[in-house]
Amino acid sequence: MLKIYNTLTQKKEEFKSIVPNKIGMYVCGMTVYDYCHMGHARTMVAFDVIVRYLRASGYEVNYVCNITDIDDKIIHRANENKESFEKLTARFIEALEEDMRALYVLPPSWQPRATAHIEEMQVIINALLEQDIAYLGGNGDVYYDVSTFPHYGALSHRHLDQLQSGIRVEVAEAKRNPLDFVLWKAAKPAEPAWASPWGQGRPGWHIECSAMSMKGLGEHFDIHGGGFDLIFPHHENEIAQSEAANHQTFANYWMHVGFLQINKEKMSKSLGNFFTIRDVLKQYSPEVLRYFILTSHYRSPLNYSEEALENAKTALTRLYIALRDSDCLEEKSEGVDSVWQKRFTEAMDDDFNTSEALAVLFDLAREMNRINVEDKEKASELGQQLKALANILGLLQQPPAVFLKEAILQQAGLDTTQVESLIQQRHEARAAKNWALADQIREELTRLGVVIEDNKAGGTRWR
RNA sequence: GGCUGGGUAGCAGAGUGGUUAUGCCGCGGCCUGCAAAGCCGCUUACGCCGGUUCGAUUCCGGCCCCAGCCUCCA
Repeated sequence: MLKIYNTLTQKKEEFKSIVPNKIGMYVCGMTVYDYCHMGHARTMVAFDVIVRYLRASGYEVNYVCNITDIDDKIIHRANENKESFEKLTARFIEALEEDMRALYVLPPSWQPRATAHIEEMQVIINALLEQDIAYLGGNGDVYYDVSTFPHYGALSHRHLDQLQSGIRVEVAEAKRNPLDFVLWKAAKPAEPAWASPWGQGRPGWHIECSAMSMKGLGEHFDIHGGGFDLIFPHHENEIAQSEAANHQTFANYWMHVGFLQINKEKMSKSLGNFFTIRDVLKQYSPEVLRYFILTSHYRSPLNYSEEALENAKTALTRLYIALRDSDCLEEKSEGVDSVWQKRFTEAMDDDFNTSEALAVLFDLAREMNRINVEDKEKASELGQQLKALANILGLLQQPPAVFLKEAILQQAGLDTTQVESLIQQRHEARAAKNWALADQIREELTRLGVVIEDNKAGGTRWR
């Protein structure tokens, strides 16, 4: 039985979908004015694994993840660069997709962009205005009147009065209440703008997610997710808008991914302490990043460090080494009822406990290594199970040789033949019992980053 | 100040009212010409103070500390 922690109720709840065997899921994606950093990677990988697991559990998942391609930061950055905002966002959308592909993040079922749904947003704003839930500020902006929504603060577990006292921003005079948020922003001269009943302008941030989730998933859907920092005010505002407009519950389960930290601080653009995905990929293979992200539970903070990535690399290597001896070439996925499968499922059913699930993979790998000598066939069978389970996490899908060797060759600027020729020389030295020479060659290989493993039969392999 | 999370062995990171997490590192053994890989075994835990209990790291209360949110942020 699948349990999901719901931010709204602050409890793990048994998951029940609105329509049997189908899930509608919305995740707030990126604002595209810069390259994605590792924090973004964490969120996207986390939800990717969640979707993969839900699908593996038999659900048909309609996964919508938006792209915010118009907002203040985009306009600002485009101005800085002296380019159009369209050009800017097109470039970073491409980069985003490249990064996601690299990390084996499966594309969402639908990836809507804000600028393509201005009309849908206006429809909602209009409905809110008609009900006097929204109002026109004197400056041409349209605001949402937070005081009209009785459940405001339910998701972030705050009350309106608490929020008021905590206000530390200058209040826009056009607002009735400092907590009111903008639905439609009047355009300043030379800003990108769309026509509307309230004049030229652009949508506020929150309204886009209401409009696009409604379009893709309907007025009421199963799961809504995002990073922890979106709980307030973004998701709170989405709920207020959507429920006021549709007169019904917006999303049933609210899921939030914890922060990636660096030196115990949140990694973020505002703090300037971030690493972009592409930077990190220069040093570590995408699968290592993915593994690193999955070592901790999605709701816990995860500390980024070089050491942690090195650790991830070694750990993944262990799994691939277990796999390299078994010819687990596809097929034979009948081991469905195995104890491994059961343990894995139990772990994932418990609010997607990936660290526990990884522990199962390691136990499985050990078992493989143990029986590999005496029962190769059985070991291969286990290998298939290992691969199949790992696939749900988006891991271990490369041929072991590729994972184990490619990075080394690239880093050393070598090709296979060069390595093999050295190994052949060492082989000859060993055959002549010239250990000194053999060791000297091995040292040279070590210097290149190549690890040598001799086996009993007299063969040698490397990684 | 209010509201969320969290404090587990050298590090990372799960979990549990009494019995092995897991990975990395370290130590011993097997294997090896020596290594590496693998296997077997071992060492180092549950922030502090009370309470409940036959028994608490696990439940309850208090305290201390850390992170996050209350402004844009995944």
